[in-house]
Amino acid sequence: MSDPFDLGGFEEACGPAPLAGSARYLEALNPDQAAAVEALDGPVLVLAGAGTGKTRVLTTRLAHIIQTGRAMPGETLTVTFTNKAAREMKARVESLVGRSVEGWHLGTFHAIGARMLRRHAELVGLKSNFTIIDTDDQIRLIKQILSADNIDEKKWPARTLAGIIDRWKDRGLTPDKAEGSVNGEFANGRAVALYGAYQERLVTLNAADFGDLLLHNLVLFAADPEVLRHYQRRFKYILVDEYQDSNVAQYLWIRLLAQGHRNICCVGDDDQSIYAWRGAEVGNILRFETDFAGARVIRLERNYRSTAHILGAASELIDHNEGRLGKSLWTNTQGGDKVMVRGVWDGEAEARAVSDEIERLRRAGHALNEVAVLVRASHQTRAFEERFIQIGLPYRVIGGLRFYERLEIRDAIAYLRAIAQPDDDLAFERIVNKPKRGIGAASLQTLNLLARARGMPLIAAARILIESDELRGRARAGLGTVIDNLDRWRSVAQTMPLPRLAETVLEESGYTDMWRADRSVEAPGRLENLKELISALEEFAGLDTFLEHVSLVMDNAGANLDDMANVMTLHGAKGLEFDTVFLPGWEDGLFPHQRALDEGGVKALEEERRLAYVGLTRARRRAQVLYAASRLLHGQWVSALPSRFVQELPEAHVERRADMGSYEAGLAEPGAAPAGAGDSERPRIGRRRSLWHRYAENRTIDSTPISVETYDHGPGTFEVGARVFHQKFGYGRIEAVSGNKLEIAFDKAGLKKVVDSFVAPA
DNA sequence: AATCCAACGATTTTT
DNA sequence: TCGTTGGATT
Repeated sequence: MSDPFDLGGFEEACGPAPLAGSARYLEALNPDQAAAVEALDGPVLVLAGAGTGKTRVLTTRLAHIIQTGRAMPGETLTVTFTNKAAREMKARVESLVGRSVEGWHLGTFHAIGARMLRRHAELVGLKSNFTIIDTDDQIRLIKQILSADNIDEKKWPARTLAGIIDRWKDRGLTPDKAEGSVNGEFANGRAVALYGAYQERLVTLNAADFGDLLLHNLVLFAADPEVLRHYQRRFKYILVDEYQDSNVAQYLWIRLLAQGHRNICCVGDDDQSIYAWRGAEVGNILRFETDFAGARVIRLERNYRSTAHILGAASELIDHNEGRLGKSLWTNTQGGDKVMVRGVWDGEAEARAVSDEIERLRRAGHALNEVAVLVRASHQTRAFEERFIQIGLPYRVIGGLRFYERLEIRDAIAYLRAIAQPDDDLAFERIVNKPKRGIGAASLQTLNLLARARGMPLIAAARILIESDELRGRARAGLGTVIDNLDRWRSVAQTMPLPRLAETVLEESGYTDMWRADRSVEAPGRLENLKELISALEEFAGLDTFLEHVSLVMDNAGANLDDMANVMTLHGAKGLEFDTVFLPGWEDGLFPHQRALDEGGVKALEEERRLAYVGLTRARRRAQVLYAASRLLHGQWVSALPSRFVQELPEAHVERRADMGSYEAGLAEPGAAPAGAGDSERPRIGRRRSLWHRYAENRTIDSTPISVETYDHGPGTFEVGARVFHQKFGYGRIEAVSGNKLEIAFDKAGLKKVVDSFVAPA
């Protein structure tokens, strides 16, 4: 490699494009969109409301940069969050510029981060062929770390630590910097040390988790400023999609890279920020103008998607949030129905109401593809599935387990990983006793001990172990077979076509036989999936290419074109649109979700409201909000109040309707028996005061605006010893601080744990 | 080493 | 109430 920083030789092919005065693609834009496309110099924030043509602006801008000859494709960097978004953008840019974008720096944060990291891996102690581990591997690794430290996993679950570490990485904190951060509770303050141990272990394994793909970039930029300078020089134009979803690490990464030419364009919508719980920082977008001096902010407010009623309802709802950048969406779309808001008796009635309405639309000639049911929590899909199956309505559930996440697919991939990388211990551990070969916990422990003592990978240690007489009987024979098999497969891996290799491996290992012998209902499906995997392998040039694909592109590209109604979570619906949208379960405690309220306070409530906003703005022509008076929750019937979001919808744009037996019907005739369907089997409601009412009592909550500083990871505003006031518990003194949770000794109510946003300094 | 039962706990999810 | 998970059992 002559140029160690070369990202691939594509630029020579692309000379400056002819400056055709007729930039036809610009004519298709409205004035704001055109401004966003043409403001090429300096930092630009495009605040793009729902349905205002965000992707069009981003893709046109990229095309414009190339067509005007301002930069060559290799001098631009375009990042998205999902592979789907990246694919879509690639397709649209290709159609705009009329040539392939192959080799451009257009992809997800993770894919581009991984690519850069592979080039400079040695700077962070990795080899360039490092393995990217998934969440499964991550948890197993953390379990090992915990047990090595004799930490009780019952008390301190690996998942929790994984979450803590992920959040640290999201914030760009390496173990040495995480020190000052508050997470003292976990394993009695050992979280940071465990994080350090985990990172060390990853390096030994020559592996990186998803967070590392960016974090390591930050580390290596600091370690070798020359590398950073190289990229800063290279990227003349940087474009970022869905900026409101970026976390601190991504923000730092982008900002560092943009410091060269300062031509950065971020597109996003603070009102659609719904991923704070996984590390996204709305603050990044709120703070853009101060972060990037001289930034220009362009608002896209003309909505091309929804009717005025839908837009009016959504706008009014989101207006209840504080600390927004603020946009006022408008549309020229005429007509349309008001948003229907409907109270029903219970979940079953809700599913029935929705399915009746869908059938009515279908009879009127509407396509089912244009109908979506958007739920808050995935378990809500069940009631709809049951109802749709019952009446024979074709539907699909979007989300759920994806192809590469299935157990059998992961096992198969683990086999391939163990072949491609002899030091991939995690993959080896996964397959060593699958199918059963008599290698149990005891044998594995011996193996691990030896590997650790000699500082070698498990496979190498296994070779030694077989020669010794430490293992006996089935375990020894089984281990021998695995090693022999792996050696043999590895020797043919380079020459054999990928599908044949996979087939051979799965047959010879006995893995397919294992499922053939399995009498459970899932087994045939799993065999099907394995076949599908083998045929999918045709597309890949080699094992390494394939493995990189699996670890970074874990989605199902295959679109199902059949006409079916869509059922998915609100989160899953972001970026999509449908003619008709149903929004069930708008009840306090379910949506906004009780847990969000309990753990996140006002901030979380506002995120829930943004989720509601996202839901409503998915609809083009029709939207229907539903809420039930009673829900079966964890096997118990509880009565439910309509969500506060229901009340926040403006009368001018909604039409309210309460079925018999719904919450309002109960209000009208106290004690009157609802005359709805199934009178005889009406569920009995246990305690009148359900769990969900807890929050309802707390209507007057402190609504501190989201401050720009809130995500600086300095110590919080609350310190031990401070006097505070809480709406419900009165005055008290802070005893302990852990993240946003405070332990407060209240004068009247005693010692309680509460979330900081419910508390004000006294 | 594989199978069985009790205890737990139960948003949102991409890479 | 139900599904998962980890410990105890054989």
